[in-house]
Amino acid sequence: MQSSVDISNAEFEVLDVLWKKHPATANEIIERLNLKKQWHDKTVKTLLNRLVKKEAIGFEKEKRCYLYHPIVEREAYTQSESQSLIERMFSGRVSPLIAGFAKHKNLEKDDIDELKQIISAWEQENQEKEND
Amino acid sequence: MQSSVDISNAEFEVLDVLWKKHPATANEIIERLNLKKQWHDKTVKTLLNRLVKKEAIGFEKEKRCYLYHPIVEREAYTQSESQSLIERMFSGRVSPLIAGFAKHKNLEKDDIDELKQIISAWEQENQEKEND
DNA sequence: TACTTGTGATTACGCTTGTAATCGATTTGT
DNA sequence: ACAAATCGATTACAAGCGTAATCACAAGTA
Repeated sequence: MQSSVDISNAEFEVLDVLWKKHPATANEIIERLNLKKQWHDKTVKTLLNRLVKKEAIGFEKEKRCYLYHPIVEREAYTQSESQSLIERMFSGRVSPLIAGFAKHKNLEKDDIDELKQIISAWEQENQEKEND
Repeated sequence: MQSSVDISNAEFEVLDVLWKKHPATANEIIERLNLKKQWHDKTVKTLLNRLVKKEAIGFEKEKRCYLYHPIVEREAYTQSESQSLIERMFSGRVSPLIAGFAKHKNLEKDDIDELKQIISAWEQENQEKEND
């Protein structure tokens, strides 16, 4: 159920810096990306173009440069991606994933605390419905 | 850290039926896959070949047919995939993923129960000196 | 005005993927 | 023994991807 567009890994990186701060010119994006990846600016521009073509991002012309902005929302995208991974590998259940993390010692106290919080929020919301 | 091989989506489906029961001949695999996907048998054989080439699966010759078996383990693979997704989209933390699921009403009571179980197991294993 | 420079657009190219068809060897039916 | 059926191996081929280089045009500069 790929609601949004199909975005490649490299494209995702570009989108990601755009999500963090937008609108942004190609050069800003290139510069910010450069902190993590060493991509040629031509490469980044190709990726921007592809994202525009896929309508994952848009732009307005600011004189000579473009000001890019995301169209696809980060949360929608990450949600759909994680959903699809979890469906494919864990029959749609989240717990096996978490269990795997636990087993491989990739869970820290912070994670546990956050999970607890999510759980109690869920329970509260669930209870509210019943009380209603 | 892509520890194991790079396996494509289609290849994963093939591997998945093999993980469920192995060893298995190409025909068994094709037949079992056919329940979910309508792939041409030639297609499945191509995928089997690619998986062999990638050393994700192996085989022994049983007369005329091959008996395939997984080399990559399911858990190792799913672990590495989910790890990498969570790293890319959630800075390596699992809770935002779960939070997303909660927000989109994709968490059910069963999941919550399982999560609780994982949490208490984790807590037990990581016995903290300050047990309240 | 003519030239250089900076921008996005277009083109490039080898690799992987999805999706098969064909080939060559071997087994099996007659 | 010879033809037919059946395997895995090889080849095919378009689309997407990673990674750029080149093109065409507008804007600033001499």
